[in-house]
Amino acid sequence: MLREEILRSAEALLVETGTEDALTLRAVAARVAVTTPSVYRHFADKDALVEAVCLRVWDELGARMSESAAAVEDPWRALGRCGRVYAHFALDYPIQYRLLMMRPTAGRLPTASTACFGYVVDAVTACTNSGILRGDPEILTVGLWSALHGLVSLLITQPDFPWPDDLDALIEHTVRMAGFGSALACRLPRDNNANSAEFAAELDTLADRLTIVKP
Amino acid sequence: MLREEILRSAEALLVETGTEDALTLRAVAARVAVTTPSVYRHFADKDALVEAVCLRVWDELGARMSESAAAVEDPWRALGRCGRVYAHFALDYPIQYRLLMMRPTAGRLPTASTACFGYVVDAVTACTNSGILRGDPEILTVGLWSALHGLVSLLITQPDFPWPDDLDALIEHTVRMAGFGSALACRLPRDNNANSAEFAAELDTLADRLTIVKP
DNA sequence: TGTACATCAGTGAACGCGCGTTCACTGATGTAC
DNA sequence: TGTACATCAGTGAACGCGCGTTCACTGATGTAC
Repeated sequence: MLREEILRSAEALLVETGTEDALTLRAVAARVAVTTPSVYRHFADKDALVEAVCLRVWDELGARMSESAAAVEDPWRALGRCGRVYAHFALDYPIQYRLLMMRPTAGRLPTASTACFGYVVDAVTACTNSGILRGDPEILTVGLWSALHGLVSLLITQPDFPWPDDLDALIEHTVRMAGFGSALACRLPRDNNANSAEFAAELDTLADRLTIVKP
Repeated sequence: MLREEILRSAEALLVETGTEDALTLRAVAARVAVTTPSVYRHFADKDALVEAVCLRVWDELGARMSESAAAVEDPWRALGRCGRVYAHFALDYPIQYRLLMMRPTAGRLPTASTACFGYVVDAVTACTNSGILRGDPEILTVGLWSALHGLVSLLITQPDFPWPDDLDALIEHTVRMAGFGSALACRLPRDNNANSAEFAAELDTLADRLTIVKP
């Protein structure tokens, strides 16, 4: 029960201060109105506390993604929804996201994070099964994940950058870029010698003929 | 002269220890074989030191990108080279990259980092001028940047993830995904009601006709 | 050429701080007889 | 029903540590007369 309170306070501290530096045992304990050593009754040490905080965040993210993906029939659309949910989750909980994805080192949280990754791999596999994507689902997933993670982590860590006003449009653009790019890249040969003007002209005529489903 | 030595030692410390936590005034001073307060003769405080270290890294990255982009005629290929150079720079200097791009807060380094961003915007603008890309170059740049930054920052911060062996292939896939995706996304309507099976079939027939230049 | 002086990079000792962690303890709770 | 006891969450005080930073200082260097 106190354990729950400690975890909630730790998250609240992150949110209120906006930095993980504020996540100290002393601050957490003070916030629960308890002495510092009490925390050790519930967590082996500071790392254990941080790990527990992360676990909750992963769980929440995983729940949102699988829930959102399950709500749509078409695998291509479902994949797009995964991406949007992911981005919005990150922007809704920037410090937690930072804690999850940008901490210095290694060897942690294999189960929870790979579960999340697994959801996306499943969504991608559904797309390779349906024929819209081709190739190794894991590599495709890494590409998609990179695009979305890159966008939100830039937004989070570079708040002073002159971002456009409409963040949703930026997310939308990134989702479309990643989706269309994956679908096209897996269909094109890796090397050739045409020039970019020819490519542009061909893409133009092709785009006219396409009837697209929004990813 | 000592200032130079301090900066070089700071970078060496980062590289050797693999973590920015090791970048303390005491450690830097000790490495130059000088007492700690001496550092204050050359840097106002610790932040100033860190900022100076970052500046050098930005300069190096900017030099590499503009140099590499200038070496190619075709704007589309030049853009692709920018992406590859960026990714390889990050993987060559992972801790420095982390220092540049993943530090908690704000209000820093406007000139150097926006110079780098500017190089890419220029490369993208060349592509919109040539017709291979369309739309706001800054938004296009953010998308491309997101994909590459996402990939390398995942590789750097999640070393324990079961990455595929061939990292170059992963970079290649991401560059292609981002490039093709940008080119296709800017040509397709944002909303429509076709389903993904139709989309897949059309992409297939269209891909057969395409003669592509590698981005 | 020789002396007096200003400059300033580097020194050595110390400061206060917040941190994670430890230790022996207290005091309420629930169970066994 | 009443007493003795074990359990264990939470306490209070203290530890050692490394950090950024400060201060008055020293001693070599170069310049002015």
